[in-house]
Amino acid sequence: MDDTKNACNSSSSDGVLLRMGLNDNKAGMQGLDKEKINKIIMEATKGSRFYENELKKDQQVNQRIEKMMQLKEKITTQQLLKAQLQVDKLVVELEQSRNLSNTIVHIDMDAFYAAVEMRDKPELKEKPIAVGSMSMLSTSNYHARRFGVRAAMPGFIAKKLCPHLTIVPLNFGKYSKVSKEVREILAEYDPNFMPMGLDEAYLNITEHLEERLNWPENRRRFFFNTEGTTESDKDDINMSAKFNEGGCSSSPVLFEDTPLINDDPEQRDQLVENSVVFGTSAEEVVKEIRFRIEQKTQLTASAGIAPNTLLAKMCSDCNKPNGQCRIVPERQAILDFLKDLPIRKVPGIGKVTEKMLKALGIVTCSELYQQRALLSLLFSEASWHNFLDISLGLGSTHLEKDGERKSMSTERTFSEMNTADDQYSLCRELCRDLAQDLQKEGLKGKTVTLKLKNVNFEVKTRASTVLSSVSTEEEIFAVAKDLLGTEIDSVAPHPLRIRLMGVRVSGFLSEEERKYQQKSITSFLKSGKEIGLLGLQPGKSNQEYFRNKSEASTTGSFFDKKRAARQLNDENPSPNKSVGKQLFHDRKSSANFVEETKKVTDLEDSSDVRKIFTCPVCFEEQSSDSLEELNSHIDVCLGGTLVKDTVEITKNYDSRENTCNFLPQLKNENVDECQKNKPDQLAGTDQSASTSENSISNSSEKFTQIVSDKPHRERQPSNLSDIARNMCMKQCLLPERISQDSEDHFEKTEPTEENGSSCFFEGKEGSVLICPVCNSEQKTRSLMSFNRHVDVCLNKGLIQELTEKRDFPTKTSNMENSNRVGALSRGQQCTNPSQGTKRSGPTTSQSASKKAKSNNSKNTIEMFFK
DNA sequence: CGGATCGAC
DNA sequence: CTATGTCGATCCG
Repeated sequence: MDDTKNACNSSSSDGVLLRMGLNDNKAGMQGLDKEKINKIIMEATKGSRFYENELKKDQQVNQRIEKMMQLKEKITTQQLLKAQLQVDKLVVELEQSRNLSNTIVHIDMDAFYAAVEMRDKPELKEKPIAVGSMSMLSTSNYHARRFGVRAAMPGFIAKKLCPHLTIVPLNFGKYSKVSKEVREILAEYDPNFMPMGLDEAYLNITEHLEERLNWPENRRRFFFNTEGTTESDKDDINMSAKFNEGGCSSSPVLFEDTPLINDDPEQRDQLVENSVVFGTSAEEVVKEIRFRIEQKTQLTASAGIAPNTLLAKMCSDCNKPNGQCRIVPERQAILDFLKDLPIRKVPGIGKVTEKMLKALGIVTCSELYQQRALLSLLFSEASWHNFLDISLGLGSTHLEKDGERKSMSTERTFSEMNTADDQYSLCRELCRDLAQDLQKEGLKGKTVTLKLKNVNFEVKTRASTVLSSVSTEEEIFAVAKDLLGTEIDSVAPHPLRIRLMGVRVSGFLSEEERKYQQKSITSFLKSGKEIGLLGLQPGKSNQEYFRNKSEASTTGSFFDKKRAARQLNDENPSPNKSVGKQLFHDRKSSANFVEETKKVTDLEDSSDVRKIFTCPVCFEEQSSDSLEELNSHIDVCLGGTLVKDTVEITKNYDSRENTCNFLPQLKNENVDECQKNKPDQLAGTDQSASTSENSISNSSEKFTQIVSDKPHRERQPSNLSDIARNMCMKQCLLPERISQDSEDHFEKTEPTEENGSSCFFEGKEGSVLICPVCNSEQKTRSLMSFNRHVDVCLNKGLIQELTEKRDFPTKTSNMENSNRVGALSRGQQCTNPSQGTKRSGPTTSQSASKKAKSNNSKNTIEMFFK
């Protein structure tokens, strides 16, 4: 396996269009061959703004590849060998954790939308059709695919490929109805099945299989849907399209509940004749499912059966359409399946990743495995772990319910829009729609993101996070319009020419937080009543309270003036000017401050009778007796010097992360968290921290040593894995405790997660702050950037003192972790989560690698894919 | 945190 | 003429 021979250079320029046309064009029938398809597409595309943008994106990918190749050139044989050891250690762990005991099924409706349309309009049968519009197609039927007409292709191009193409508009209502019918069937086999969109689902039928063993035959008997069925239907249960006459609507004939006790032999024969009995194997179950789907909906489905979701999904592709495929639960069967499988077929590996891997000479999954050591050096941990899982055929073996939603958005494409008036009103409209959707799910989020696509197809997103959650049209728009204003300003005096706008809200409170907040608010109100501060009437809701309060403070608070100004602005958005240039304070209303402040103090101690407010500007505790007092204090703060007070904030230095977070001097739990660590670290008594630091610095030292030690590269040995293993056993190289070092490599990322970044202080953005370390004025776009600046300062100056005393290492700059090539997602929820998350826990990683060290060094890995 | 990118349906 | 909409994940600065 002489790897380096594939010097597949990443020549550019190709590929832009390859993604569109392409693919298997079986001979026979009309249709176009690949070449013609690509030619037509190219002609339709060339010169368009869209195309220009595609070229640009392609160049970016090529640059990424170039960077990666440069990185690769610098890798020495020794590094590679070391990586091989570490990766193979992980491979052993992964192999040991392989779980083949589940039976996962992936069901995939064939050309779903198109199939539904064809079912409902028989005149479309035998014709090439696509579902969507002239500007975008969602899917096409198999007939159309022969012409290169595919999903995600604009209709007008499809028409050029296939002039007879019928384009049917989307009809989502219908598809969801059909989808629901299908899901009803699926639920019988796995009540916890996981739908992925309207036309796909995963099932875990492990339990069903067990129960089914005891089922009488009649419980596995199913009937053909119609009176008009013929003999041949029985023989071929996969046969489709034979039931089109017989009232599609009349629901399926499922007699499983009606016991087949019928003394009339003639009738019984009749029944038996029109029925099929399915066996008890996984294949039979899936045939049964597909049979029932077809009987019920007249639509066909394909399916994959395998021990995990990744494999099930991939093998459902094998016998499309209207077929199924199983990977039996044996390791070798899995490896056989993967051997020649192109990586592009793997969910989670898309166009870009495919291209990057191809540049490394990797096209199939077995090659992905062979290059595992190299990949671990070139890609991020998440990425190469994912690659490793893929090449071993590991995936999640149970179906997790998807967690809570993380964001909600709406976006629209339109013909060029270039006046600010239009843009603002569209923005408002989007906010209105979004607010409605949010309301339906009762969600509020703290981050609003505006998305814009200009007429050259360049996409930009601009986000802003506010202190308290937003959900109404006005609240969202208040944020979004500022973002939009900034963008309009940024191109002024030219108009902003856009073809798409979108608004997204994210940063929802988690369920726990929601409860917590609720509790703290109510307890605050209670305590507020106790001190007779609020004069609340018993029945009043929180909302009313806030509204009243903000109205009450209208008496002249700085915020309210600004808000009034803003509202004026809203009514009459000024085209290119000034909208985006409002004062930074403008984002948050005073009501927000009050609410937020309250929350913080309440978290700390809700039983405290005396309320302590923390001024969001100076972070000083204001033990005030009234909100008015607080508000006027805030006004003073805002009018006066921001900076002097800023110095009062407490510093917290986290030695492990080399980060320094500034905290307001309030007693919320975050502070407590941070301060817990502080004394130890400063006193240098935290053993674990300092030892882990040392080992990291050691390993990075070693690393540089190795780098400088061998500048040239040479042909790689034929079997890295073996050589690396030998070296390990003989200890002939890298004598300094190879295994331990490699453990460090695995572990060093672990401890960082914990107590990191929860301690950022929140406050106004966009101000000028004085760095307490270097004393220079820092004009900051965000608090984060200010924090970052202080980090740097501390690293350079202050901390050095500490370092001398305590032998603090400074930044651990380690190429192994910095320059990696960007990553892949590990697919959607479903692809691999369990395997991925579980295994890298600190304990498992540690103990497993110890195990590996003691007894596994020789019986490690036999060659895969031989 | 914010922005860009990737990938899936 | 005419190249989607919605979501989650990851990476980098």
